[in-house]
Amino acid sequence: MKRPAPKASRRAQNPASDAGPRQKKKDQTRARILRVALDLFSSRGFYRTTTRQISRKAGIAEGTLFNYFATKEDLALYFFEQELEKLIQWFEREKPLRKAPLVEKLFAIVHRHLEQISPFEDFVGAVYLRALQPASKLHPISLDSQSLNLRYLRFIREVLAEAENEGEIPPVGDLGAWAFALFHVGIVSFWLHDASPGKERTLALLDRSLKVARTILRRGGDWNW
Amino acid sequence: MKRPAPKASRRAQNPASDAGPRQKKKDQTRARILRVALDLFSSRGFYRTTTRQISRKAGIAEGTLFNYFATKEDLALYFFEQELEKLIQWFEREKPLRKAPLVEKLFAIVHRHLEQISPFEDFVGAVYLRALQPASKLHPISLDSQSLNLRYLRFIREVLAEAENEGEIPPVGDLGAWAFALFHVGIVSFWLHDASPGKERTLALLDRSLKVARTILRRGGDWNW
DNA sequence: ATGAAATAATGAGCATACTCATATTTTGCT
DNA sequence: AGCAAAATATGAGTATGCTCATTATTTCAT
Repeated sequence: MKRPAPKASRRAQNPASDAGPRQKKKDQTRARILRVALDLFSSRGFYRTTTRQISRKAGIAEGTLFNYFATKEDLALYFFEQELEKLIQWFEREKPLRKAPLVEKLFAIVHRHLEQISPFEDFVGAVYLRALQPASKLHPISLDSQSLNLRYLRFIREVLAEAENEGEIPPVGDLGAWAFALFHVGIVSFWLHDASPGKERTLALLDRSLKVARTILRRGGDWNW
Repeated sequence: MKRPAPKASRRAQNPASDAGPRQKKKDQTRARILRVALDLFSSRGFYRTTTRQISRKAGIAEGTLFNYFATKEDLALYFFEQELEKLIQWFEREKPLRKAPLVEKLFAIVHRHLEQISPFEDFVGAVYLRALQPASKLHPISLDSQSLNLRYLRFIREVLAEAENEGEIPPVGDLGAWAFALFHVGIVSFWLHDASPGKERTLALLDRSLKVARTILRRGGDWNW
């Protein structure tokens, strides 16, 4: 159904120079498309942005767009990839957090994520939750090693593993990471609906949920996860 | 964006007879569309079924279809309404379950649900998980009182409340119901990906998860949910 | 430099969900 | 029955995501 977007098919004869002029131009075009698309998505919303508008504003033909991205949805996915990357990098830079209890870390991650995506609320609403659909590259339990979610799951796994190793929590393993991912999606979903000023209800929910998690996780002992 | 599907607009002058010949015909057409659509969805999948095919097989014009259902997705939603209704009715009929511990009830509900929808796996994969999207009538925290989810949430709430009243679990309230709904969606999502024979991995996950839930819920005490 | 081969860009065209002005049927009243 | 109004059905038309045969550009060996 989908044509794979062609990627970095550099010639075998020229492995030395990492970016020939052709590749460079392609990279520029790709970046331009991405920029324009995100612009339109966040100002007009995902559904009301047409691929024609995107290609027009990016100065390319309609067909060219699909040489770079297989589907309109794919285009949106790159946005989330970027955001995830930012999130992870932020976390690794945030030294004070490293010493905090696990639950604080998790709260901070979700909170930061919401802050990051909040300028794009409409757009997120339209696309993000496709994450749970089987076909989506965003799916949390997708086995596709290229997938965005694997990246997310590994990240969370590591955060959890650290807490496990220090005996802060019982071993929760992959299932724990998966559960948290699901929780995270749930919070985003709630956030999208939250009409309270400053999204305070979401923050309250987040707070309460993590209190519950703290209670649950505090007990040592084997749980048979 | 969506035109509301016209509904039961019987004449004020004729409130006595509950189903005039006209209404009856409409009901029949509606039912026929639903039957044909479900048929096609489950045999050819959601995306590969066109609205033209549906209207053709139902013996109506293409436009007529949209007099009855505002969108193709809407058409699919009716399926889930039916399934939910079946699920609830099944539960209320299942006397032995009423005395079982809460966790067993919850396991049974999810398990039964999976059994029910399993003939329609492809179709479910394409549509069901839109539940989490804000615009969807299926959304768990939709405030639309007509919504399917409210029905589901009320159902779960009641099951939980019963256990609360008997002191089996601490008070978990709406948040508890919401959490379970999210869990349920997560399981369905997992199930859709599960390629193991007889979906045994899903069953194992379900089992483990509910064991964890049992451990967590067993402790009395105030939790500050 | 030159020609051929590889790569990329193009836009007319397609499929399909959905709209809407018009035509048809039904209803209620006399 | 006969008429006007209301309800319903119709299908040509529209918008848009995406395809693909064709054209244009770049690369590389000679």
